[in-house]
Amino acid sequence: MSEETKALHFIEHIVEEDLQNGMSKEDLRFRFPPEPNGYLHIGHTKAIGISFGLGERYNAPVNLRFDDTNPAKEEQEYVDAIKRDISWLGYTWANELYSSDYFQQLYDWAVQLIKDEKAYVDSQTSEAMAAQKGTPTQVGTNSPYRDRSVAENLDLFQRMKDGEFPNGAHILRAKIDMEDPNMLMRDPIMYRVMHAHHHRTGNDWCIYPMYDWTHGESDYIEQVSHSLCSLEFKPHRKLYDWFKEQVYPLSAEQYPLIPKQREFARLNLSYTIMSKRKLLKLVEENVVSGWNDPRMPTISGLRRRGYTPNSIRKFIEKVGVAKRENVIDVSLLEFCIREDLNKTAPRVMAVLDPIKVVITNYPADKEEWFEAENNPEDAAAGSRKVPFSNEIYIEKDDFKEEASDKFFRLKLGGEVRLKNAYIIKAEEVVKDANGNITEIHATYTEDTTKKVKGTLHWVSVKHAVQAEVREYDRLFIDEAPDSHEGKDFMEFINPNSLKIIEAFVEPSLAEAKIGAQFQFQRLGYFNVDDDASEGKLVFNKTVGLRDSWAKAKPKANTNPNQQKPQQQNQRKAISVIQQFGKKYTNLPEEKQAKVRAEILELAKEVSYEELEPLFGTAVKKAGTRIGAMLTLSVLLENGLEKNEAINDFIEKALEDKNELLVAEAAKL
RNA sequence: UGGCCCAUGGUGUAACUGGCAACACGUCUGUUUUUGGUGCAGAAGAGUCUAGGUUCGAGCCCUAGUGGGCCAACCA
Repeated sequence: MSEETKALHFIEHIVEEDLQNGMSKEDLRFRFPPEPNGYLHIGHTKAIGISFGLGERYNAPVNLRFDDTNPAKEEQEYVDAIKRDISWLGYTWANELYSSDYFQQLYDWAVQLIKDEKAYVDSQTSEAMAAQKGTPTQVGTNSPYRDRSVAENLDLFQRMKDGEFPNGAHILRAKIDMEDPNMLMRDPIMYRVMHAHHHRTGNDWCIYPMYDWTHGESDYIEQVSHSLCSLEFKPHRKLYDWFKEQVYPLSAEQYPLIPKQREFARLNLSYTIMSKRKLLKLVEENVVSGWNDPRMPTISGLRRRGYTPNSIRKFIEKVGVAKRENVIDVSLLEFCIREDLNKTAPRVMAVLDPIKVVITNYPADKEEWFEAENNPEDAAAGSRKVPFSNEIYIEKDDFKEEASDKFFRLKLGGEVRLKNAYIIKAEEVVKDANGNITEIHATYTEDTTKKVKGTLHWVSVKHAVQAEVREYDRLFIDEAPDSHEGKDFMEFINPNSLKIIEAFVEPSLAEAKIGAQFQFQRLGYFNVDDDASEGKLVFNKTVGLRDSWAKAKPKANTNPNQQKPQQQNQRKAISVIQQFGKKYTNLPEEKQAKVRAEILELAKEVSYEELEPLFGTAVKKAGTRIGAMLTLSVLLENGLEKNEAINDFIEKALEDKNELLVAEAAKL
């Protein structure tokens, strides 16, 4: 019952504070403001979760407002997709609104600003204006049109609206301060001439307001109390506040509340990209089959892949809210979906990479139907019947002619339990001319009470149903594909992100409906893809089960100089190195040299197995990577051979922005 | 040659100024199990970027430094 009182995040603290300072709870109002120029992705779910979450927490309305001020990029298709995705996540908006609804009000206010000499029409080229704007480190200069008379400005603006001018001929600018250190305050553009068809207002307008002017005033009109957005809008806050100060005296009675903008760090997920522009490129260049390709980080892609609303909301909750740049590990997302599906997905048997087993002492014409539990986590899930016969498929991986005792599966002379059925013993193998195993011959016993180490899933050959299974791998081979200067994210596309398999599944699946979710026992969670049709089953692999055997395996091979871990009370060299590394880049030069020497000394006690995990250190932690690099140099000196992981690590380091890291890497 | 924001285990987030820096993921043990899954029990892993300062006492406040991010679209 007692939901452990979750700590408030900083935005909730701000709201609490405002409430304590006299703001009425009834005045709380939030909004989610997508631009309908693409599909929503997992990054958006954080913003959605924050604003709608606040709405749920305080029982306050949350508007869905489409920020549709650029007709060149926006489409109805995206509006529909966005609404579908938010609803699917389980959120309900108070009002469906559009910035374009406020075009007239915005225009009226703009006219007033001109009259108050707070806005003017500029008639220069965009190049000229860009030049006058200065740079972040250099102030700007005034436009020659800055002091046009009110009458002239009014006339020009009216004619802009009337469509007398071509695109780009004039713009309306706020008159603020060309020397402000914040570039957004250097007479920002409020309106541009754009002869374009708008998805809602049609051809009514040929001037369109810019983001800063529109967004803040839309918040104001809607009387949004807290306008929450991502960090890159922090510099916009000054402008956001300036515009409101100008407009407030004009409408204080109608709109008494002044919204407050606050910013949080956006969500980044390892091995993927979050830019709508870049996702669009994947779609347009057919790298994926569409916005809802199961490999896409879009909400619709995740949905098709088999992610549930529950799992995504849980994920967002776990990720937290702060102002620090972050990269969330995909393993957290995977944890959330496994946790959800573990409780709900019916268990079934499917063999993805089959090898045939003939049970020689089981009559060829006999078949039995065994009772199989649907979900051990859910007693109410009931059971179903599974057919057994003398020929079954098992996974190729589940058989070895010879293997150590650690291999719990089937080996020659060994016994294994068939899930829901008998225990079998492998007697011999049949091989083809090339020595490949084509068949395993086994015998069974009816005594199922026996203790055997392993249990395998299987499918009766005679009863098996064929199905297409689509197995996915990450779309990019790099942890942060769009963060490499001078390298396009497209270079990091994983060519093997989709694997299509012809699998055999148990007959109970023959009628499975689109969207239905299952656990293929011992393999993972799968759902029926939209492409499935009468007589053609298609499954997506949502996520695999945790697999400690797969993890244990590689270790068995790379065990040459397995050092006994030192005394418990003595800290491991690798962890000391990690600690040094963390601070390395911030140390004064001489101290750095000292630490470097210590690391090199400590490195002698480090084994490669200990070091390798550090290769995955976050890109931004240059110091830790330097520590790892130094350690690596010692290992290499002592005869360690370079492998793929090592080369990758070095190569990545060479491209880094940190000169120290590059220098150390260059020595290898 | 500017302004703004940020800095806590591998990752992400907590921590009312004061008892050994908490939680989740990940990692590792053990255990249960007709899923090498789940569950259960447990462990390792940071002393909070650096240097000063304020204070009886500082991740928390101040100053400076270092490192990272953002800002020069008629995009949002």
